[in-house]
Amino acid sequence: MNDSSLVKPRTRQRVLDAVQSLGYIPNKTARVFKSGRSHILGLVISTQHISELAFNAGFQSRFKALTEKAHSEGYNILIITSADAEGRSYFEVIKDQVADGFIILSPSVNEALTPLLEEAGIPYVYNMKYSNRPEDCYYVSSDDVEGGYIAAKYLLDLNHTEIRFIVGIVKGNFMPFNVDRIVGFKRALAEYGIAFREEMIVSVPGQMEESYTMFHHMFQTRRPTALLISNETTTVAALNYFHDHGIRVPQDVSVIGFGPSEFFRHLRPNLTNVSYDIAWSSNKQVDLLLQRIEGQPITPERPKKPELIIRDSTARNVQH
Amino acid sequence: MNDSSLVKPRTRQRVLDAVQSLGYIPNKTARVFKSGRSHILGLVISTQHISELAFNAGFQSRFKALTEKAHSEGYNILIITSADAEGRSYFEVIKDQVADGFIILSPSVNEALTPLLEEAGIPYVYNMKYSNRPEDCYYVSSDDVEGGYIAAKYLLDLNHTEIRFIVGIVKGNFMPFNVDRIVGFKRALAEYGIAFREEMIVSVPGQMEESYTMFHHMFQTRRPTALLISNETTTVAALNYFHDHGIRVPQDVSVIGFGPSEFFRHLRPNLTNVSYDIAWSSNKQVDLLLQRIEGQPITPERPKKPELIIRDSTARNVQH
DNA sequence: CTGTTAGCGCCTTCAT
DNA sequence: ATGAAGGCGCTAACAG
Repeated sequence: MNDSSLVKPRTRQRVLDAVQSLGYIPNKTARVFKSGRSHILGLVISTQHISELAFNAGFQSRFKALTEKAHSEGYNILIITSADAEGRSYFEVIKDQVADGFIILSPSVNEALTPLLEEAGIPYVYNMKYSNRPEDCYYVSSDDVEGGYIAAKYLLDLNHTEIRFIVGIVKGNFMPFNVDRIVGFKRALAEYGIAFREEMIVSVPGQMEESYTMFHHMFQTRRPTALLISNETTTVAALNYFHDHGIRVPQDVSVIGFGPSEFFRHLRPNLTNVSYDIAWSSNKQVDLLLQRIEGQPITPERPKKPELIIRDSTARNVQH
Repeated sequence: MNDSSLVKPRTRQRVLDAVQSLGYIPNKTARVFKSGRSHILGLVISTQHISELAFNAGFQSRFKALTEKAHSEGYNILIITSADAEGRSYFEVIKDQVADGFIILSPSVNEALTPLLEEAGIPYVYNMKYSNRPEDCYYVSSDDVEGGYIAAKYLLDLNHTEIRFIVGIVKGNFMPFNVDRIVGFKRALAEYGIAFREEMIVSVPGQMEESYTMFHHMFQTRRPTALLISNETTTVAALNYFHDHGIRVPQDVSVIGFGPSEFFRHLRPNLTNVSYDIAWSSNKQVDLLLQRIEGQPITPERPKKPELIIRDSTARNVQH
């Protein structure tokens, strides 16, 4: 049945006929047990990923790319969401899964997860740099410093100085990629001789309602002329707020989003955005994970540079 | 280790201590093999589901609801996409998965799938009625006749007669739920004494670009005064087309969407829509599947009635 | 209450 | 080229 070359064709046929007539289906579970390979890749995501799926275009693209890549390598994706609330740590959840390795996207993993996985010999890849130790190369991330930099630089070139950088927070903390984007943002400011002020960074939970309310407050008081928004849902909330209150984009305020270009192209107005090659990094991530699963030596890869896609939501600042 | 009541506490503690000091992790694969239960539910979706994830709010909600329900029952979701193109049928793919049962959402399953699954004793649930035999109760669907009816009735009450019903097609065929919605649509027309014309039904592949182009053609020629749109991506395409061409909603055209109310609430304008209780049907679907897995008797359930959520995209027809 | 054993279904190895 | 046997790690059944 497994196409062994040690079997005579007519014997094989006899076996295949028997399979047919008996309706025999090999027991996949036993095969997995025996071979030690499930051909399943666990995708570890937060409950937030799921509950804010609707406008979370970054996660959507990642999910699509990972699924397609896994499929092309003969693997399937198993969705794993920890409910931290239940008191089980991600490690507890992960070690109970039948998967050959894990892709960990959750921003809320505990520091302690890495050593536990290492000790247990469970292959994994992160998509964020949770550690600064150079030997931890088990992640594929993006060049977020550059992303923050090019976005800010473009706004500064357009003569904007009252810029706000809206970043999502999880449990009161910036995500690592937002920390990097802020570094790039500050670097651009410095190059243009603009002093950084704390109020330029505005943090908000990524949900639609909270974001909408936040913009309401922001535009009641001192109006910025330009916005960088690190989160797609928050970007939609901003556009909706502007629509509802007659604030014109880009005439009254310029907006730059971060995330998949495709998504922003289907918003109105067409949004200028910083675009990361999520398909590329997802492919790399799966490659890296498969290398670990097969015990091959790891070939770390430099992140690709993000790209600024200029569309209709940004204009030269003519105020004052 | 498995909390057997036959073990003395201090013996248990000795075992647990040994587990701790040895770093022993039970082999999940062997457990699955031995117990015959993987606690995995396979979610069978089409490649189209994945590639059009971005604005496919119905699939998103279903995915969310299924994942959460499965999780609450101690199961995880395994994503299964067949690539029909590769020449493997869904059955070939399904029988090779380690899952206790399958939730089949794909609209493109082959007629022959059901008997194959039955014969192989593989538990499954559909979310569409693929057959009209009353004994096939292995599906949970929605009352789509009613959905089409209430939407059309509302437009007729608003004095619209030039209505177009836009339905997605897969491989040139209407999906079963669209067939039902059209039945409801026609019923409403008949009640109001309006003759049904073939041109009232417009079919289009569900992608953004195709839909946009279709609306372009439609509004170049004879403009309808009201639109029913069965597909979320197509709805977004319509709104974008109207935005780009200065067609006002609802002043120039009324629009009703089908799908999750939340999603339509975040569009601009706020969309009137027919809302199905996807969380409810997803829960029922998992319940039904778990009943089948555990060999319990099946308790079929009537679908819940959809609801018309009236918002800002529909207005009385004052033309002529 | 504790320790031992058989067997789940497959695949690989070895003997014929 | 074919047939027979052992063992993967776990758990349920049984013996002590």
